[in-house]
Formats: sequence, C-alpha cells, structure tokens
Amino acid sequence: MKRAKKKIFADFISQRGLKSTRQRDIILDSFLSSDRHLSIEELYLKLRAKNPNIGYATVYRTLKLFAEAGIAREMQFGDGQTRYEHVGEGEHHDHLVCTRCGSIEEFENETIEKLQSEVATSRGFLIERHRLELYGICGNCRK
Amino acid sequence: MKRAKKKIFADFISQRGLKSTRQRDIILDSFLSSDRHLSIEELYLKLRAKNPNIGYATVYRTLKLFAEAGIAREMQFGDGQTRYEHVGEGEHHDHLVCTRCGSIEEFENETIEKLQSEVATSRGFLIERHRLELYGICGNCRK
DNA sequence: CGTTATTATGACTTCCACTTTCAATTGGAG
DNA sequence: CTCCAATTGAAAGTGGAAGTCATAATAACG
Repeated sequence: MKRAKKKIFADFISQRGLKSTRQRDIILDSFLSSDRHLSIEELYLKLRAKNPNIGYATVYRTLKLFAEAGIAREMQFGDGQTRYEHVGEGEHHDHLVCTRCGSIEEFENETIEKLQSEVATSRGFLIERHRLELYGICGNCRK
Repeated sequence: MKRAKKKIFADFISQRGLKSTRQRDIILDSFLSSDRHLSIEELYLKLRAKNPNIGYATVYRTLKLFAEAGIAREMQFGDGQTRYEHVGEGEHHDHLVCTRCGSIEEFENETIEKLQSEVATSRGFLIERHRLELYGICGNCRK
C-alpha cells in the first residue's frame, strides 16, 4: 500500500518533469505513516520534530502535489484548517466527526449515494462530488 | 414569518439583557428580505447601499447574534466565506451547490436522513447535526 | 564526472476573511 | 433626566493560505 503510493507519486513526479527530493521523500513517508485527516500544521509539526529545517511552505506545497498526484484529498471539517486524507483506489467515503474528541471515522453507504443521484437527476443537476458529514458524539466519548 | 422571527429575536435580546438598536433592526430587516445563503460581505454591501455608515463589524456581530438566537445558521460551502441561511422551525435541509454559477438549491430527503441515523446507531455514534452537499453543475448551467 | 538549466526550498511577506480592541456613543432601567 | 452597561465603527490584530525571491539542489548533457 505505502509502496504503491510511493510508486504513484514517483511516476507523477517524473511525468511532470518534477524532481525527486529528500524533503518530498520525508514528507511522503511521514504522510503515509500518519493517521488519516492530518492538517498541514500537524504534519509540519510532526516533521519538525525530526527535521528542524523543513519549511512550512514546503509541506504546504508538497501536500498540494499529493492531491494533484491523486494520493491525497483535501478536506474541510469546519475547524478552519485544511486536512488531507489518504486516497484509496477511487473509493469515496463519508465521515462521522466527533465534536467532543475530534476523532473522524469513515463510512460508506451505497444506498445513500444512490438516493443522492436520484435527487440530483430529478433536478437536472449533474453531481461532480459530494460531502456528507455527521457531527456528534462518538461511541468512545459516550461511554 | 418575518414577523415571527422578529419576535424571536426581540425575545432573545431582552432575555439576554441586550439592547435593541437601530442597526440591529436594519440588519434584521435586510437579512429577512434577502436570499438564503448570504455571506457577511454580501449583506454588508447590500446594507451600505442605504446606510453608508454601518460597520462591517456590526454586521458580523449581529449575524452571530442571529445564529445564537436561532434565526440564522452558519454555513460553509468551500468558497472561503461563511454564509448565513434562514432557519425555519426546526427543519433541516441539504444543498446542491453549482460549481459553475455558485447557485445553491436546497432539498430534503427523509430516506437519506433515516439511513444516516442507521449508520450512526450501528457505530454507537450520536448525531447532533449533519451536512450533506452535492457539488456539480445545476440544471440552468447545463442548458 | 563537471557544467548548466531548471526546479525546489525556506524564510519572509502578502492576502483575506474574519475577530478583537477601544474610545466614543447610545439605550433604557430607575 | 441620570447613569452605567451595552453597542458601535474605525482600526488594528489574527491565523491559515498563498505568493515572492534569493539560495540550494537535482537531473541531464557534454
């Protein structure tokens, strides 16, 4: 899995005539071995712990590259920070966001997707993407 | 409807020991007679047309008050601006956001809501609120 | 290999949408 | 009418995103 994404990114880099650098490798490694839904700031701080001389702008730009390469996806959960989640193979999923501990779980539901398509179609609307988030208290916090 | 909301806000104001001011009245009027999903900036500009001496900060703070009073709701559609929509009586609805013209349509679908509850329940998650947005091209733009 | 044309990096600046501050003003209870 | 807390608006402050630019590093060529 990690190997596959590194391959994808390497290919992306060469196809675009970009360069493979130590920083990009470090950032990619760190991103791939992180929780899903990391913010730029969080990844930046995590990286700084081991690499005191890596810049915020580099993390920011590299994450954008990951998104362009298709191995990451930008997300907004209303906390004012952009978060990046790992992208599987074309899969899409929705989120359960805990308003107490901030944890983010994922789920998929085909029936919901189908109903969404129906709503859109009946209005002549062509869906490009969607977002569905349920905010509340997660199982852990309710115990 | 407008009358009812004015009443709600008036009650909110007095319950909290706040004051009724000319600015708040003007802003409330303007908000109630506007399209849904107005950004602070949009409402501010609309107000300035008639009242050149009303401040951005006042509009900003008043809109927050509306949200606290329960007559408005803050929304984010990824365009970097916070929008306020009118709140009906406890109703909730989802959105179709056109990525071309920026228009925002609303829809409701009970079956989807029910499925959401099922997903949450099966995970021990307690839903407080949710957001469902379909992004794409609206019927008008497709013509 | 060494050179060179590019691209990447990181410190710093700018931008933007709020958000807060503060001195002057204004409701409204008594 | 008085007095004081609440409000206002201009301006300054914030935080995260995005841009700038001189320096450093990489890939490709000779």
